[in-house]
Amino acid sequence: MSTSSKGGYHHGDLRAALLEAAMQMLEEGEPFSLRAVARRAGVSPTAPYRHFADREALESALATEGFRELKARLTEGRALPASASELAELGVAYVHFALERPALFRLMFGQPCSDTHDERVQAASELRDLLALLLAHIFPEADAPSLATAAWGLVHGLAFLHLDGKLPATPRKDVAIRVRTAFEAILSANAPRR
Amino acid sequence: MSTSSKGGYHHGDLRAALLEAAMQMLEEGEPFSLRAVARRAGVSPTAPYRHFADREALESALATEGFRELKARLTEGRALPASASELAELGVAYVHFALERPALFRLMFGQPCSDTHDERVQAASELRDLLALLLAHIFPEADAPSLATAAWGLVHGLAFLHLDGKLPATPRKDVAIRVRTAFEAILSANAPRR
DNA sequence: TGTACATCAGTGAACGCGCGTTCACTGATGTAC
DNA sequence: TGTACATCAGTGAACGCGCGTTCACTGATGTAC
Repeated sequence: MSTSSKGGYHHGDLRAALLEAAMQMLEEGEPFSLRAVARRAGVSPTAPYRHFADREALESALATEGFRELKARLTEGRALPASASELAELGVAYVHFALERPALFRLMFGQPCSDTHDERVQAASELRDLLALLLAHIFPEADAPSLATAAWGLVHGLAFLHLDGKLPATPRKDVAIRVRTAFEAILSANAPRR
Repeated sequence: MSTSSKGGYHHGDLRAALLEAAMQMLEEGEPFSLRAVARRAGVSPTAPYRHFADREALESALATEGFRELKARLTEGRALPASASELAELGVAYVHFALERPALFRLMFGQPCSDTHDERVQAASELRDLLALLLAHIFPEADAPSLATAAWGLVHGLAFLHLDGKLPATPRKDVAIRVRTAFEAILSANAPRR
């Protein structure tokens, strides 16, 4: 225990325990509230205030963690993508992340970043930077930032449309196919001009 | 007044008045609740129950209305798009809709369609059908449904990323440019293969 | 090494809030004779 | 045309709920001498 800041406190490392409890609740689809998190962590309703200024602070910490995990998901155990189809697999991974952790994904993206320049904003823009880097690697000739925005938009939109059930229902396995197909379709849409 | 169902009731046409009040509140960024809507419509907190089974029913009616308006926005006063760049303009219109009516847009897409086959689901799938039709018109040779999914994903993702402030801040006017650029970038991304 | 003290993580009672929803009701409208 | 009645849109009081947050507190830990 107590991977983080200090050692053997009153209660171990409550900050980490709260984040973990909150993460679990998000994953289980439980409605999220400061009180509920405290309850699950086995601690009084006011204890979290020792570690988070308010509800929003906890939420931001979770979102930050989410961005880090998503970024890790897109990089760990992978070589840099070298082709459009490897890029599509990254898109699949992005959408899978959203579908596996819907509440976290909604929390990360569901509301405007508070304009205060906190670590949450930082984590989000690191994700963006990663995408730009990947795209520049595959399409060295292209306008990488624009392409990165487009690619992010594409996978992000597909993720949300799936999450919200706005596309015809599909068994989970076939989501990957749909994402790949969308990538292919859009990348070859100007074929007529060939 | 009383465009809808009946004529001169007790209170005119409360159903329509409630929807209108709710729509106004969404547009003003007010938090949305049955009670608040009733309050704004100048009616007791329980009056809405004459017209909507519960809070969710009102919400669904709003979402349905939203889908219809979005669809209208993409069709009215336009010829069918004939080129990729005209398609991009539709994308711009989609994103503008989201930015102009953020709360409505979030309400339309923010949560899973209840699996019950109601008019809300219907309205959403009509939007999807429209997109497929437009895409088939521009790219007759392509796999139109896949392309439509891809294009929807793209604009939907761009809309949400803007809405959530996940892209570098941009004056409203330049959003259109960014959307167009994204379209161009992704449609010509396979250029290296030329 | 032992005592006195400061720190500060966690407690527990309490606050005021707006919410969704129920219930029995009231009173205007429309209809049958 | 006039009366008796059914309908049903809207009322108003009340319910129980979980929430975020405050406050003065307690009691274990770490530190100075």
